[in-house]
Amino acid sequence: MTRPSSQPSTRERIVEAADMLFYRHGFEKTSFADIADEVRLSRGNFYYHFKTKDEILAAVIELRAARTRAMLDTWTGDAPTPSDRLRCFAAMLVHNREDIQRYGCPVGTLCAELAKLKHPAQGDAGMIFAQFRNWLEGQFKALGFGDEADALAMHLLARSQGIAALANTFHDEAFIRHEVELINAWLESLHPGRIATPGQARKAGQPPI
Amino acid sequence: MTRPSSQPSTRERIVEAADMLFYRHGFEKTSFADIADEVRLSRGNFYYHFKTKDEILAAVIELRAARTRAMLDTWTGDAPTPSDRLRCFAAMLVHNREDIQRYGCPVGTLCAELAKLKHPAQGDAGMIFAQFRNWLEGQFKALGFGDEADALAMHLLARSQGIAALANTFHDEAFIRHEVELINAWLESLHPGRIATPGQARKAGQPPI
DNA sequence: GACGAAATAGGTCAATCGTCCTACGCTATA
DNA sequence: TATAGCGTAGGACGATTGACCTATTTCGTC
Repeated sequence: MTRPSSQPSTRERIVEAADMLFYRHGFEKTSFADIADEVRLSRGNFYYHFKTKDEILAAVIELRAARTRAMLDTWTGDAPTPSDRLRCFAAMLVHNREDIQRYGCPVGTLCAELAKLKHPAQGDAGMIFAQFRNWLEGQFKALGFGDEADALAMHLLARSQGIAALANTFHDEAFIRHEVELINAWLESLHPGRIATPGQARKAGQPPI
Repeated sequence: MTRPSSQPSTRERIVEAADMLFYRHGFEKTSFADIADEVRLSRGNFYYHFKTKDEILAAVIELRAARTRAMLDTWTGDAPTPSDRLRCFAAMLVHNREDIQRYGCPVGTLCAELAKLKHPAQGDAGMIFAQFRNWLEGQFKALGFGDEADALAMHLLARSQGIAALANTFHDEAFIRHEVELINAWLESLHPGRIATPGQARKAGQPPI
């Protein structure tokens, strides 16, 4: 905020390390000492930067939200058409395949953990999902899907989550690639209006969504 | 094992309570004291039944595996056709919608947590997924999908996982119902052989998988 | 060089964790 | 009744946790 320097501040380094450790080992499993060791800082010094662990979590969520925002903006800027942008979203699974196989989806696993902990920051973490959801909805709306845009966004989001979950369990890279191809094929087969008449569409052998 | 009685043994009660608490609060968050309170047993007495927490986890995984086996057998027995059986699988999401919204998928969330903990029982928990995977593959094989049966099984499994994950985050029951309808429509649109020619199939507007 | 704020180090605190031990009560069999 | 053994109760242990305090050092500004 008040630091235009190129060197990251201690606070930023803490949040960075916490972000990484929360992702790799989970929020609960990660202790102050773990982060301190990572940043090479004394444990006690944390109290100066963050009063509680929840404050660190809030900062991490904010960091992830900001990065998500930046990533979505990049996709919006770089990809010319909504279809291309949706493919960017799917390609993310292939691009991050290594980490996904090892640690799952950063957003999904965090939300799942916070839900079990009944953690107050549950909703904040869910907002990151909402960012994707809204952005995807925007792309589907741009493609001509009106009221169905949000359902399509949720469908795509859910498929990406399922892929991440199983890729994490089975450590199967080929599975990721195959499912992403299926998503791309599904996106290609999508056309506004067709879904409006599901009965007829299905009889004609069209995609069910 | 050596207890044909109708009354559940203390050990069974412990595993039962641990299963519930692991599901609702997670493995790591659940302490010996939590389980003891649930079973109304003294903390120290656990050492008699289970030497370590990992032993309880192993017992819980075995319990879930047995119940999964029983559920799959029931579906196999009750549903006359492979299509009906696959619909049983999808209907499970609607049937368990309350718990799924609150705590997510029991298998998926456990596997995700154990993966982050790098827990040795990771593979054992993954075997429960494998049970579903193999059973689903069997149904698709029975429908005439040869080499593609496993990919179809993984696809369906992934979709169910994604649905559970998002339903948990957004607490959206309508979303579950809608996605299950999509799965049923997708199953209905499936026909062996069509997938063999994806290019043509897609041009013809057929389902991408 | 002096001074005050920012930043860091080292350590304490109560609480809780998983683990482990010993003593007590119950029940069945001799 | 005496004995053996299973099951239970209660507590102690060492380690670790998040939280917190107080010196000390570093650094920008005058």
